[in-house]
Amino acid sequence: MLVTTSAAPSERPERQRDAERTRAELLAVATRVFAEDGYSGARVDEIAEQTRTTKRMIYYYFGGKEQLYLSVLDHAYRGIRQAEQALDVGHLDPVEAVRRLAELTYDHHVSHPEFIRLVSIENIHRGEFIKRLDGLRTSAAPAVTVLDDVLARGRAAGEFREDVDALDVHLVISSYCVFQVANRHTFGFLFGRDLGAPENRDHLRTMIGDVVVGWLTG
Amino acid sequence: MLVTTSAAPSERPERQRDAERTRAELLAVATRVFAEDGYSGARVDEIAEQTRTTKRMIYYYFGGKEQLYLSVLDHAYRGIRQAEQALDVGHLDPVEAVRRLAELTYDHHVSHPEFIRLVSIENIHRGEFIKRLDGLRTSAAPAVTVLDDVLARGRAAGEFREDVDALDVHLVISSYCVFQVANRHTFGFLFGRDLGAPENRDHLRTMIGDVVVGWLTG
DNA sequence: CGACTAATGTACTGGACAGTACATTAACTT
DNA sequence: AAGTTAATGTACTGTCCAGTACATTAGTCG
Repeated sequence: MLVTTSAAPSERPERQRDAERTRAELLAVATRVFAEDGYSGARVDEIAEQTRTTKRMIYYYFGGKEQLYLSVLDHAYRGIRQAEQALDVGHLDPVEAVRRLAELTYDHHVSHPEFIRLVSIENIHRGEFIKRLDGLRTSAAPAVTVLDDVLARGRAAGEFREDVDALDVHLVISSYCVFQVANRHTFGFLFGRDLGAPENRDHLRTMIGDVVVGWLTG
Repeated sequence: MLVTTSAAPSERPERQRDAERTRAELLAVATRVFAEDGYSGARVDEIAEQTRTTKRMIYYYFGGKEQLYLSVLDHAYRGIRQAEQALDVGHLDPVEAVRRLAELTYDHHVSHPEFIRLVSIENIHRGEFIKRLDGLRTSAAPAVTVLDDVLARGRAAGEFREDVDALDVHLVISSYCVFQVANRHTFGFLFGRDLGAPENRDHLRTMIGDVVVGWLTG
């Protein structure tokens, strides 16, 4: 018997050692744990425990807790950028396009709470880590580019007010959608409305569309 | 000589020991440090260092780090509630009243970043601490009560849409204003617009007014 | 096969940090 | 003035935790 473990031999023979997989697994688990507990709250030992490897590997592949967190941040933001590039509202008329963008952003945020938590955590730390990720700064967020196009069309058609730019709209939409996830707990406790409850989704999604359209066409 | 220290005798003789002052000082410093570093990041020793007393007193007056943090949260929220009660827009017509409320909220948030940081921190912890402060839940936020009145007037005058309640409006305004402060760092880094810069204040303040009025009257 | 290196595991260390034991002093009471 | 208690200070402890020294094994290449 050459194969000792797996019953179903894969194309490449089952490896007991796989640098890429170990690295990727550490990154995935670290993302979860950092999002869960924050930077100070996260424990290197806890991250290691949830993988099939040991703490030693964090230092081998990343260098330390801090560099691991930096990798997590970088990876998370790149993932979001990629998702944003899939946004396509070119076929809709401007008013419907901004409504759709707002609603898609809402859905996207609601389904990626882990990312929002990382953003919050990073802001608690005054962005001291993200500022070191030069790679993220260079490329503007795709979401803003898309908005820019829609706004230009809307203004040209005389449907939108003129004193609002893409970043303004992005700010309003982001604020709303991030808040849904980031402040769910205090808001829910203080006002008795659970922003995460499925039965509130439709109302909350429609609302941001109404807000943006009402504002731009007001 | 009966008075050993002070040169200027006050009405009540200068006390070397003053429970109230010690407690208050600890609370004030703790508020700053917790807001600065988060719950896990804050150090009991650091808090004590910044007062004229010692760590020992934290345990004497509050019981421990956790109870100190609870007191900080409670105190901060009560302060905000009190500030909200000063809101008075009864003399304005509904449209101007909501605009004013939105802009006042903006100013208030921008000038209380420490509070916003505490809220963010609490949400990172999934509200596990604030949920234990029963006293906060009971009284609804004054801001919502005020909004409720203005909306009623606006709907009666046929100026506002009917499908929006006070909490909806509060959510939209809060989202925007909290985001300004809470996500300043990542937003500024990623999009190159500093939400905290004084030269952006007027634009950002006006914008939330426009958003809410446009939405409600759309 | 044997040598070499990349990858992994184990067991430990040094410092940080929340919390405490114990002593002491200031103010109040009678 | 003496006794009592509230308030405060000092010095310590036990634990947690990021990081590391050192050993070992798996895969690769000649």
